[in-house]
Amino acid sequence: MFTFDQLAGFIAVAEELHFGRAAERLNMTQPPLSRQIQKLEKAVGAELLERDNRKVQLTPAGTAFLEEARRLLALAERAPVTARRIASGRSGLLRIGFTAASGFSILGPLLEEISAILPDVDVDLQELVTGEQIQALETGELDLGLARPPFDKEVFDSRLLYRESMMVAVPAGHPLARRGGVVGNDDLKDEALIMHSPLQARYFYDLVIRMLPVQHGNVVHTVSQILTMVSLVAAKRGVAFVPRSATALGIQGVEFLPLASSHGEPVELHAIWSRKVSNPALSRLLGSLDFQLD
Amino acid sequence: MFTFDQLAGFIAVAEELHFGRAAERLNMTQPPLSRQIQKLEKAVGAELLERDNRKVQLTPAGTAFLEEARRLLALAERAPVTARRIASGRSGLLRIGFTAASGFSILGPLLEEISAILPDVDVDLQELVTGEQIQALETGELDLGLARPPFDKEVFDSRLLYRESMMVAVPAGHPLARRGGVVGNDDLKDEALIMHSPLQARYFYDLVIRMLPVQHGNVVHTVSQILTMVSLVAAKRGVAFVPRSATALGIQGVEFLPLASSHGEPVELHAIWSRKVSNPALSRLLGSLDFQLD
DNA sequence: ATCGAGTGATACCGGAAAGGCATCATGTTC
DNA sequence: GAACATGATGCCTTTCCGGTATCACTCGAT
Repeated sequence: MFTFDQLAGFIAVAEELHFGRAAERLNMTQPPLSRQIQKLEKAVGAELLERDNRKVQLTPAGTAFLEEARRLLALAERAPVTARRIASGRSGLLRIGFTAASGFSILGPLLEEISAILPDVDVDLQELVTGEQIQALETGELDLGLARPPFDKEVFDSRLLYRESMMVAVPAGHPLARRGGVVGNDDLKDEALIMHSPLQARYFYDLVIRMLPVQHGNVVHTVSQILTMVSLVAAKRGVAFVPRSATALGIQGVEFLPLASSHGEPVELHAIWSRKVSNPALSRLLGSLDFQLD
Repeated sequence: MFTFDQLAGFIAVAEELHFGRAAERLNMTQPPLSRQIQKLEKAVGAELLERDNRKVQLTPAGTAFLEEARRLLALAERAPVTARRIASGRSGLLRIGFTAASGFSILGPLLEEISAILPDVDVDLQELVTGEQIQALETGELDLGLARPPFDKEVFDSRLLYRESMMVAVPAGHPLARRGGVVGNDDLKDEALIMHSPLQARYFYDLVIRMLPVQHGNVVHTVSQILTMVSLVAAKRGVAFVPRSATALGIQGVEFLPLASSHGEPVELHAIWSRKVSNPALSRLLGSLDFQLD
């Protein structure tokens, strides 16, 4: 196999058609250049230059090989550059998971900020519930998750993106909506409830249980996705507790009512990533991302 | 700059994810392979592999660089093959010049034979008069010419492709055509003649002058191309002398009449090439071409 | 015809680099 | 905790590479 130096030497001679000048251009003397070319020709198995003790000429094979040599060198020079870009995080791929609800609030501004900070980074998006995101982060299928607690603080690092309040979603024209104002605990004790799944949507389930005494007899559906929940409310199957960001869904036939303000803003959304970060683009993002979104 | 060995080493390690096995595959021991990779990483300016004393893993930069490395090696392996193909004449480019008249006779079969003998050789074609071909052959712009004498036998080698007779082209419905039979010298002494240029088409000019006494007063046009000549005949400007192969032109409104057979077949077409052949494809063609065409 | 200039090839030498062997450092497993 | 596995390092030998000096050949001028 030939070497890159031999290729560079050949290109120089092919362009100068003169060993001496080519050697000068390469900052070397003429004799080793002659040997380089000889070795290259031996390695290639064809005469590339016709030397005539008076002038140098490219053979047809040499003409063709010159092109290939140029492509080889160009590729060899470009390859490390792209590798470094990826290593530095200026280029590469970022795989981000997000929950349906976060898709309507923070995802848009986040993506905008990413493309401003890392314009050459491709972003893969997947809508996944929190549990699936945790799993994907563990196996390395995701780089960053937009999800809710709980998760293992040993394995994952995180940053709180924002908090929001819970609201009650009721069908349009529902008596509570007509009455207006804040919804209290008593207002719901006779309502049909659409509840979160304690397995798939553990976070919301615990949150709601903690906030008010749920009459288990009132639960008519158990679902894991906010979107499903709101759809069922629109179908007048009952009322449901959803984060404020769900109001952005814009589904017809649903109204959102505030809960008593004593509950504060209990719904958290976190950016979560594995502590053993291997993706340089993620490191760079975390370093320069302004998390004061909202 | 890195070396091809380093690239091959990196590819082997990236595929095996194990220095020992990779070294074995490369018929070397593990320590120099480790150093190869270190040097490669230094040359690239980025960590390509993550070594963990227990397992080896590709970094994102490494993943990207692996692709480039594969492309580089593939290109490096293919380049000499194509160079050798061209050097041996099995591939390459053949630039052939031809006269308009030969384009209608021998060019087709010739190209067919070339593509049978040298299927991977590209053929460039240029229609040129003999003089232009000679010039292009001298400067190396053409590899092979299909042309007529005279040319310098010192500089050019040649082979006679075929001889053909001269014919007289007359407008359709011309008295000579109606009469039929052979055209003799006397038949033309009152006809308007379209003659060959003594400069551009010296060969035909000399030929016609030698064959019969031309009344210079009868010459109404002097042209250098057979096609122009036949077009002028179709326009009833006069009669002209053309090689038999011009009958293949298929131009409406022209009839071709034989000359007295005593003149034989005086029109020669030669394949001409420079004696200092530098194009391997041409050497190969000349070696195996069957010139018994027509 | 001869001599000198120009050009690529060859001979030889010294230093740098590469590969092999032995060994180390570290992490895993039983 | 002892044995094993794996990649890194130290050291030695050989190979390779580039530089200087010189040769071989051609062409042009005198």
